[in-house]
Amino acid sequence: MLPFMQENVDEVSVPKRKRGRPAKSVDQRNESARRMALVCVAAKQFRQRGFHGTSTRDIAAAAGIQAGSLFYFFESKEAILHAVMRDGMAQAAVAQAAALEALGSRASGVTRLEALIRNHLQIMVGPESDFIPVMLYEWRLLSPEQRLDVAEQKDAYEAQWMPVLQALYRTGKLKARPEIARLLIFGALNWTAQWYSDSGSLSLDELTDQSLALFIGER
Amino acid sequence: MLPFMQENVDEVSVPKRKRGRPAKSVDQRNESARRMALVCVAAKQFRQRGFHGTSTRDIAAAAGIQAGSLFYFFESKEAILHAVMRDGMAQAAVAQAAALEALGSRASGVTRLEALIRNHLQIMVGPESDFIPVMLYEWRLLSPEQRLDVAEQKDAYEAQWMPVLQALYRTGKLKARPEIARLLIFGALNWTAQWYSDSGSLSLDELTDQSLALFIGER
DNA sequence: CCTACCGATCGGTAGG
DNA sequence: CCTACCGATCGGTAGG
Repeated sequence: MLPFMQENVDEVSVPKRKRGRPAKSVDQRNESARRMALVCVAAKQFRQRGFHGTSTRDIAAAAGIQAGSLFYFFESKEAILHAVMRDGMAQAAVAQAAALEALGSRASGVTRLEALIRNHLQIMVGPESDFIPVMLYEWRLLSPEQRLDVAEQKDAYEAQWMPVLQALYRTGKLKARPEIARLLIFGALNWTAQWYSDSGSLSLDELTDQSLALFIGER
Repeated sequence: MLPFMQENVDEVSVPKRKRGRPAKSVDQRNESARRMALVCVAAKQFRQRGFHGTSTRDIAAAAGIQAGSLFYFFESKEAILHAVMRDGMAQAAVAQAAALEALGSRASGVTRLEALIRNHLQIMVGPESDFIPVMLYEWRLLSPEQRLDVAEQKDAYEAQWMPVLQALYRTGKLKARPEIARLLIFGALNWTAQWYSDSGSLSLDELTDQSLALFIGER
């Protein structure tokens, strides 16, 4: 799974193009692709050893470039972390929207919650799940401005759960108040990054079922 | 709440005493008390800014000693982290045992779970709650030997939950399998360190009630 | 416990 | 993108 193409003008300043030219030059495409690859490499390392446990030299070496060259693409180490979180959240938002849309409008509340849980677990512990765990566990290392920026994406992502939880609360299947339930449920799911391993005997589907059983007593 | 007196012979080597002498000399008492205070100071800083975000100079300054003096008490920065986790877990184990014993032997499964949840939340977000969050969130920074050591305490603490969860599962109040339920519930509770604030309108009792409602639909 | 200090590492930059 | 390098910080130590 690749991070999004989404430009982040704050972090790499691209020279202004003249009007009338094509949208992106070959150079810009290559640069953008290279940058994406670097973000992926960084995400994996940050996930494995943490932000502070990963040096910019580590990232450069894993990407096959010289240590100083990283700063041609990113203005600082924090900017790399920010990019990992931005790209991860953008991707998570798309996956979640797709998961909900795939259900159609007549799906039950339980089915919707199940889809949200499965999708979130996939993001947390599935293959290619480096970005969001990094975001969740290295959150406080962002600058205030960066944090505000990512918080916007995160809030939008979490807000999608509220109508589902509210509906389940109204029908009595969810017994905890939706706002607190959301926080507790996200905690339970986010914590899976600490203990779930693909090699274990527990499949993602089983974990989804057990989560549903715990939270609303069904499935 | 003070960390435990528990000696950690691995970390500060105290000269062997001659037989027949009193258990601890005045010097050793003072040294031990000073060491405990340092662990408290370190716990607070690790909690606030993380292990890597806290320098040994920060800890020394907050404790009112010179930077190098820390290494008279601890052999390394990691040893301080280890001590925070050891002391925190020892304290948590005592608090949990007391919470269960206070119930007596005729308490219901729901009541027992409620007591466990309230106690754990207290440890996570109550006043003086620096130790366990540090343990949970800086876990991987320990050396393999240190990690094994703390894991022993942690496993014993978590094991106390199993009979309670199993009983609730048998009576049908808990719908998820006990082992997975334990992991998910701990996740939900451990995550409160990320969002709960004393200043908010949600009391610890309310949070306990809502957690119970979410997990077993009661209270 | 303090003073004085060291070696290593690290993020980041200049110039090409 | 690379080469070559800098300044700061940091964990830790020797000697008292």
